[in-house]
Amino acid sequence: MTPHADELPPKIAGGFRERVLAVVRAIPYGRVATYGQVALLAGAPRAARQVGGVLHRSGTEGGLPWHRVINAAGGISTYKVGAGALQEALLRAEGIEVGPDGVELARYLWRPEETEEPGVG
DNA sequence: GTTGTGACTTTTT
DNA sequence: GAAAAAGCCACAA
Repeated sequence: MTPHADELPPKIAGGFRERVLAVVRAIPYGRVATYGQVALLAGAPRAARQVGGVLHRSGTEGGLPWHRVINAAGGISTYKVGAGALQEALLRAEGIEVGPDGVELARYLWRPEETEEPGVG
């Protein structure tokens, strides 16, 4: 019985993990999203940490664009788990500029309600 | 059922 | 402006 389960969109079933995976997969090419944003879209605006945990457990496989997820500062937090170099390379492979301070959110941050193209500004 | 932890975020000093 | 601490949620043991 989940009398509170209907609060979330039925389009995405399962637990918090599946919603996170669904949101991450919704990130368009050449765009990045923060953990907080993914968590927010997943229905848990305070579960940003868990977003990383879900992706970590999910692994670097599965066709999941996990590399498009970064922290609120636009930096890569995966260096702690040894995936920083990989993520940085994947981001550059999508045309995203990765500077010494990370990625420029003002330019590459994904807007779920807009279809704006990156690099246009 | 309880305890501990983390690929974070925000607030305070 | 930079650094430190607390808060927060979900999952694993």
